[in-house]
Amino acid sequence: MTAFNALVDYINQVVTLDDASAALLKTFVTERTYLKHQYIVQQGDVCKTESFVISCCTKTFYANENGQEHIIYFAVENWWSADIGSFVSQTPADFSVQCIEDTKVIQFHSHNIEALFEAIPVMERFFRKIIERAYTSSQKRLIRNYSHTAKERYLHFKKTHPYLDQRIPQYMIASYLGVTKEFFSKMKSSL
Amino acid sequence: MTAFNALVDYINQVVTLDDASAALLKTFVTERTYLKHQYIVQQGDVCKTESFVISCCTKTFYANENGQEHIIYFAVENWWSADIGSFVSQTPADFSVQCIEDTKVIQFHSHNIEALFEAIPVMERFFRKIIERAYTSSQKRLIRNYSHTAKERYLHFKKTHPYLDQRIPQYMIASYLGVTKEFFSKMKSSL
DNA sequence: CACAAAAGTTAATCTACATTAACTTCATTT
DNA sequence: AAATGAAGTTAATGTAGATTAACTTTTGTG
Repeated sequence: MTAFNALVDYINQVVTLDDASAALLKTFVTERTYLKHQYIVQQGDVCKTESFVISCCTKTFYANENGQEHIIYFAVENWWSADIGSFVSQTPADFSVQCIEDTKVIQFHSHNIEALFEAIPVMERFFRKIIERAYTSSQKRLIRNYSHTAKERYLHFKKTHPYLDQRIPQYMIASYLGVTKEFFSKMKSSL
Repeated sequence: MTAFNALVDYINQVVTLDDASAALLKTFVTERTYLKHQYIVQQGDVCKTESFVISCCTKTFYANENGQEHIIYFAVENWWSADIGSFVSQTPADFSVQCIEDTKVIQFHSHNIEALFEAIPVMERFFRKIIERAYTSSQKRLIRNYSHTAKERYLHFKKTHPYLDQRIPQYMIASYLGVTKEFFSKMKSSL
């Protein structure tokens, strides 16, 4: 299956996209491969693309004044990589998005996204629904951070991302959970 | 100004709604006043409405197994009160929304929201943009929780919600910040 | 293969915040 | 005005997780 077909399949899980629209959609997006460690978005730059991840994975993180990274989320197959706030308002990004492995994506572009919505209104509905889901999971994550210990958050992470737990370095999981790698190591050995 | 006009004004800050569409919109929404302490949504119920707050304010919170409340956000004039995840998927709500004061709202209803989007496509764009903003602020909040102390978070809260700091009980602010009322009291006296 | 760098571990010490509990102040109702 | 409860304060003690630093293991590279 081509990367583009994977995107169309995913879109069809959310809305109904007919073949003609799919063909038209193809003229609005581009395919690209990033290497491990490359940035899709850098904190401070304006985010020009929304990237749909075809293979492998990215991390979205915030670096504070001391250079410490706080990972907000990982994007694997069929997830999105972008700083949405920056993309929609074309203001400097609060977050960076970096590839953890070589990563293939399909990209939507800020310069023609409004034209895409005019040409294929169902794509606007698709993005509305995608963001609704993202917002919902962001709120649930807020709650988990409030009311669960690091150990509980880790068990939840393992359950929802079993493959990632094996695939990425521990210090990134620690960052995602909001603890230091030292504490994470200790906590993990107590399981 | 009527409540409905306040809503239309707000919508026009985000998209362009012509008079005919505004008149049509009126047939899709309803106006309602809730008393202090009443619930707009209760955790566990399916959320049937999205409420645009005309006056006063609501809190959206999660109650954990021990009955402790964690406030996710306050909605004041021109904000939204709902459990979006529950509303869009019509599944039981993770959160409750309760009025802190007598509160007037205009409500959109799950039973005709898709019909509204068909009738007035610009309303679908409006909701997309609203959710994009909400998602963005939810992510920023996540970051603040990660990388700022309770004191820093309180100072940020005071700056962004100066009126609320006076208007609502301290224990709710403590809950919003994610600390106990005892610690909040101590921290505040050290300012 | 050798070496350097990155990732992970262990342990001592420190701190932001929670818990418990007793007390005070303020608001609401009779 | 007395009484009840809700909101806020203070202080003692406890704990999850941070910090620092020394060390080990793994991974990547010339």
